[in-house]
Amino acid sequence: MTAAGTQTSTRDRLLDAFETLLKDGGSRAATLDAVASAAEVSKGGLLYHFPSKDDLVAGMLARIHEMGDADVARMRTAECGPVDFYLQTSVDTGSPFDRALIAAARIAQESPGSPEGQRARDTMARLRQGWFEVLAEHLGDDSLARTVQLIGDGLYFDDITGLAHGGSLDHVRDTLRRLGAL
Amino acid sequence: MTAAGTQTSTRDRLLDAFETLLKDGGSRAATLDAVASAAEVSKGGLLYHFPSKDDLVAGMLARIHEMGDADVARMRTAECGPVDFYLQTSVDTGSPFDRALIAAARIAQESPGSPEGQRARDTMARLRQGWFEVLAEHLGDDSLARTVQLIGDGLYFDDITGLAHGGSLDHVRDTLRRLGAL
DNA sequence: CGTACTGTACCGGCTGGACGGTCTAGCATG
DNA sequence: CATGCTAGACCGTCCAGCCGGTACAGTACG
Repeated sequence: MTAAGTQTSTRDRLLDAFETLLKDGGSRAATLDAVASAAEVSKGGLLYHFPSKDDLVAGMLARIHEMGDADVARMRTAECGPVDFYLQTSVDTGSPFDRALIAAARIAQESPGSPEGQRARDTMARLRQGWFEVLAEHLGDDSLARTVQLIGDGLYFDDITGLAHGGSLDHVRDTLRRLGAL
Repeated sequence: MTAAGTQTSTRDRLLDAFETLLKDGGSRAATLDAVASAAEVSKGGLLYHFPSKDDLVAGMLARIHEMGDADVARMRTAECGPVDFYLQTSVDTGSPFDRALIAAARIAQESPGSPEGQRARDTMARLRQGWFEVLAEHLGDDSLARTVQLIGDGLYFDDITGLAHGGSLDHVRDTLRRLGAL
């Protein structure tokens, strides 16, 4: 039962390794051997904790849900306001949450028609819904909230596909400032 | 040499099938066997036209370059203006160009560290540059152009990952209309 | 205190299937 | 008969998942 207390457990190390491989090398690089090796665990050890690759994905998504709830809470009370917080965290800051999100996005696109891909997409949709609610509530305008969210998605997309966009965030801030003047 | 004249050639059918499989089933589903089968060609026939999978990718990217140049030209002279044209074509309209673009995005993310992934990313970067130039020229404002482009990327991302966004485009138009009033 | 048993965590060789790529044999048309 | 194109069996590699181990901690019992 491991009592849900021991941290940096083998289980978490495996999930970390899985996410990192997914992010840096794509889904093709995230083989069971590679994950086990990166987590300094044998393949048998990995399969003890996660009986199949699907279970590994499920474990990752479950962890994302937890982190997602915490992120929405932080967004709500962010000093710079929800919008800027949202945009800031839409570019890869190197945080575990970003890593997990990029990993989930890879899975979602890897198997568009499979159940595991569907679960990844459901997870992302749920997160987006949470962010949208905070955005809409704060801006008091659904159209604007949706647009801000799309900009965040764009920033994410550029990051994920590795398209450099240095300074894009400043451009967006500039534009939004003008919008806010209305 | 095929004289660059014969249309709906086996070659094009193979590329079409490759793109469709990439779009609908992800890169894992786009195996040589599956591509050949979908194009109603034998594996040997496929490998006659494209000696390796890399060549298949290269062929797809080359076709995208051609279509991209044509798209930029159409964008420049679009009746509804470059911005709306750009946003309209940022959601999957089901056109061959969109299909090809989604396919390229899949490749770009599949192998972040491989040469073929790099080429796909280069192709996308070049296309984005072309669109940006028209946008910036028309809007006369780099920040706004960059923001519009990010919105387009966001629309694309949502499409690619299969996150429904019914009416998002209208929200964006609404927001941009207000921005344009400045 | 020692022995036997149980459950948890982990190890790594193995297999069967899938996939990229090769090879050779055909077939149509000029 | 040659050339452009197609066919599909075949091969080597890679990978997910399986399975027979090892180590060790607890604990039950005499």
